[in-house]
Amino acid sequence: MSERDPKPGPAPRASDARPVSGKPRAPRAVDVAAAAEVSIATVSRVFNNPEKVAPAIRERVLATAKAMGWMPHAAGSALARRRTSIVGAVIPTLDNEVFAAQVGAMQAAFADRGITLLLSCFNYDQDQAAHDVQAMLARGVEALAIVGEAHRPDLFASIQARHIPYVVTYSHRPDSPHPCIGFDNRQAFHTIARHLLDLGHETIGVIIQPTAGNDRVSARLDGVRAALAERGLGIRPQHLCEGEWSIDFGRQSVRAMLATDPPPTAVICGNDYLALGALLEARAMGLSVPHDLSITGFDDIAISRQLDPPLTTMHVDNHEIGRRAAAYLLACLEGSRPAKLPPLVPTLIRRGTTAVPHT
Amino acid sequence: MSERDPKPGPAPRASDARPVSGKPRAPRAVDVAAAAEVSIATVSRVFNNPEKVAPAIRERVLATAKAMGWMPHAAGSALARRRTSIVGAVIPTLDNEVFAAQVGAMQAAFADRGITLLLSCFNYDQDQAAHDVQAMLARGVEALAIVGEAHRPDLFASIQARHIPYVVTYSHRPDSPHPCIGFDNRQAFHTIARHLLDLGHETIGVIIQPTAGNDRVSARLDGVRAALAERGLGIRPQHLCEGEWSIDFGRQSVRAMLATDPPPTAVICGNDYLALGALLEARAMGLSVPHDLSITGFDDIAISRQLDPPLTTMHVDNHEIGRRAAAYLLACLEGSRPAKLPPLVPTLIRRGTTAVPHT
DNA sequence: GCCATCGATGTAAGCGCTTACATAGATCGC
DNA sequence: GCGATCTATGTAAGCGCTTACATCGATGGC
Repeated sequence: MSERDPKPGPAPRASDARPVSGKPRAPRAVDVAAAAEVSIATVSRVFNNPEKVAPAIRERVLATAKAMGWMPHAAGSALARRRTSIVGAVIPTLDNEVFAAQVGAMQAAFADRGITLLLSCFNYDQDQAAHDVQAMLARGVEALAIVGEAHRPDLFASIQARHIPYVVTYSHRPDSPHPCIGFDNRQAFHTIARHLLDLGHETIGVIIQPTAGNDRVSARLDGVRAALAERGLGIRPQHLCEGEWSIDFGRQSVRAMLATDPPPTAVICGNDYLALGALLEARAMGLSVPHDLSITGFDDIAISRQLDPPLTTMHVDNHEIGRRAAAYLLACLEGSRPAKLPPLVPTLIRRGTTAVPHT
Repeated sequence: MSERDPKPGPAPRASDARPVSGKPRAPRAVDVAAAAEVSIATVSRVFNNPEKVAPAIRERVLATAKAMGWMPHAAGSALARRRTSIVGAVIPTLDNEVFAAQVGAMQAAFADRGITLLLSCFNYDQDQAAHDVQAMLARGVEALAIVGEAHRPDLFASIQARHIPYVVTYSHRPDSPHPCIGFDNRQAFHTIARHLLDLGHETIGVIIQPTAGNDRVSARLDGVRAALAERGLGIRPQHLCEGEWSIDFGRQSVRAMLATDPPPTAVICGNDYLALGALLEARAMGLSVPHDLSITGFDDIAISRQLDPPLTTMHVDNHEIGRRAAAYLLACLEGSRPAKLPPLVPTLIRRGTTAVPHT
């Protein structure tokens, strides 16, 4: 302690300019302030309220900061400012193009405003989702976008306890207690089923993702059942396959279904991946689509329009969902309480995989 | 100020238990400490070094915290601990299944260790990438994974200045100055080209993503050229189409190429999306693949094996790249300086789109 | 029975930043 | 020419947390 160090501070600091010892610490605001011969407050102002500091000084500070490679450290400023500028996105998985698109769009929209996106994938596991949300809250996210509303009640409770804005995506029940950006899954599948019914189909199969703990999927199935019921029809048990959304599951399901008697003349699939599988397998089995079998998908992923025949499906603008979710949350953060957004309306794209039944 | 408040603190606090005024503030460690009748240090220990506090007290604190809905606030602890437990992933876009898979795998691997993933998509724009990295550094990321090494030099310089571990993915030049997790793009495309040459093709077209500012793509093109050169062949200018990786670009490129004289007997595509387009368009034009035209892809995305005929391509395990990148960074963070990882080796999957040339 | 030892808990000093408030020149009206 | 006013800058008090160090009983050896 023979140095001319006034304070007995225990930790050696970079600002001590001691050539000894290990890794150089990152420069701090006070280092920049010292180098630019201003106070630390001025440094801070240069970065947060530049108009409040004289141009000459401003330039000097900026130059010094740049030279030293300094920029405000987010943790410190988050603490002082009580704003983290972080928002979280909670989705099932990035392996589905649909959610990847939503996240991509949100990320872009937030980046414009200097907000960083924290991502979590819960893999269709409600406990995981609840846990991830906790972790995000601990990180101080200022807003949250969550796919679906079939989550543990404590998930929403803990968000609400923090009084931060949030939005549920991909769902849009008219009477949902949550702010939603999405579409009415039930209605959408009602529309698809009607399309098939109107073509004259009466024996309709369904290949769909697991409904357990997934409000969107349950709603889709409900929509189909409702449309059929209106015509006095139903789904035969052997014509309902529920399982992971994968091309392979679509394939094996359609194969199983076509082995029943009578086989369905049309198959409604819970998403395009399943429909792809159904289409490919039907063709592999020597069937002509749509002549022998009509097939519908949902989502309109990139590949769907490219197939031969191109897939009849419903188009959902996933980037738009991401953009709207971001816009909504941004508006909340800026203090306005935006009006409840209208639902998106997926549009039926009649392409080549549906036709009047042959039999 | 007639209250029995000892300090003249200006900001009203939740701990003042004043029923008046607006939003309730989130509880802090000191509130929990007070409620559990321990010191704030004990609260902190319960959450960070639980073995250091007596079981009875530990339970009491835990219960109190839970009741109050408290958990350590990340910004505060990041500051005190000088660890943010955040790592960043910098990728071109989530719209490509390949990068989405990598990010998904990294996210899962990090989540296990309590580390949060910050995501940024630079859309193949080097300036954007450099900017994003800056922002991440300001956020205090402790490590960084970046797709590709064709970035502005200051991007790497600023990472290195911070002395944080980083890794470049999807590249693996033997003499790269960066730690890489990926494969040798040049070698991989050399292999593909050889496959076609060995089948007897001599007029080979290439449909590829933009090479500018993309080291991976440039390497791929180099690999093809090298393999052709070994047989005294080259790529004719009219047989080289460079553009955005999209199914549509694949389609229009193959159409253009087949209009040349002589047309290529085989087309090497820079990725599976392009190959998909090429395949679909060739078929739409009435060609038989692979009889009239051989086509190769790269990446082996989910749909590729499902097509009819299934696509000959090279399989890359993108989840594995994510896992390895995460493992490498994790190891660095734990202090070990792991040995340079060996490259992944993409494997050629000969499926149905390549055969001996017909002509 | 007394002192050294040890384990559990508390005290307080920051972590790097923002910002309300204080201060000190400069400007201006009369 | 002097006080009022204003503007540019500085001072210092936190933001919520962790942790080195201090403290204080309890334990145990002799």
